[in-house]
Amino acid sequence: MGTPAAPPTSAASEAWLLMSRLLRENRGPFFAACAEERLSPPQVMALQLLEPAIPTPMSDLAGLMHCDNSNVTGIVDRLEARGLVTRRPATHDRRIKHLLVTDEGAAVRARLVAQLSEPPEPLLRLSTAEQRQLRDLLRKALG
Amino acid sequence: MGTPAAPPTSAASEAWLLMSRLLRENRGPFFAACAEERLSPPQVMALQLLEPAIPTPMSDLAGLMHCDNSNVTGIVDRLEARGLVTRRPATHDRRIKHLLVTDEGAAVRARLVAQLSEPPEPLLRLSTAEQRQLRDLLRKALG
DNA sequence: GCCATCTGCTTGAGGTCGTCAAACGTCGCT
DNA sequence: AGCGACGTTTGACGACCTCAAGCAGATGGC
Repeated sequence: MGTPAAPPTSAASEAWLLMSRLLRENRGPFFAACAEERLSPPQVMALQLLEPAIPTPMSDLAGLMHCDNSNVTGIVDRLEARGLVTRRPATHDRRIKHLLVTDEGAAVRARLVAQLSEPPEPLLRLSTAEQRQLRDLLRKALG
Repeated sequence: MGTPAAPPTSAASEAWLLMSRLLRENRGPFFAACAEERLSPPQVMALQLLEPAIPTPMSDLAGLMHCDNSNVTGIVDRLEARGLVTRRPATHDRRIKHLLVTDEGAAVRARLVAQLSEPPEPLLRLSTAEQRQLRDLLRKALG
């Protein structure tokens, strides 16, 4: 009996671990961007998840952030206190509070997205052909 | 003048954004693993970063976790209280505290790593050839 | 209409995270 | 020995996170 068919770690597993490592080792710019805008990481995450021009219920945001409803209340409180976001009761169901990104919020968000889309050094070590290949694989996976 | 040479978003930028999204949208298993072991996310992160059999100074761990030295003190306190980790002053410099993963800690860590290396559904949608391609690109980038 | 029930959000308690400033013990050097 | 630098810890304070409880608004049966 030689090597069994199942490898010790599949290519998908190893790819997943490598991606996790790549992200973990390159969170420096993320924290730097947070500090620059004087926002906490959860606040930045929330602002990033809120599409401007798309009113989003609190509970939807909670789902996206994998956390409790009551937790978003506090995070949104602080974003609202800074004038980056507003709450507006939905017209058809006034229990629901829609979150809206203000103009200032959209400006901050745009700066954040710009900074966070800056690829880290390991990706830049790939040739442009390889970068495209990587992008296409990810597009297909997430498609 | 036609389209300028610099594209609106480079392939590397888009790949980076897609990877970030893939990780953000697939943190469910991570939180599930934390809950299963009754550990907080930072505690899991720390335990995952500590290679068993490699004594690691507190400040090294702080660097890996992108956070303050005084913060890891508390996190390690809790891990130590659970018997997953121990502190031992380095022999040549007694200011330094080396962190050691206990046998029980190594067992918990092994379970965690096994769970966290499970690739998310989007990666499994790629063919095995594409998975290998993705893995090879990431290997090369992280070289 | 009226009430029970459910849902979405908020509040409060309790614990962890995260950062800063200050303190303590240890090291290296002169 | 004494001085400055370093690794860790402590304490204070705010933010995060979860749970349980509460509140207003919506829904369905009668």
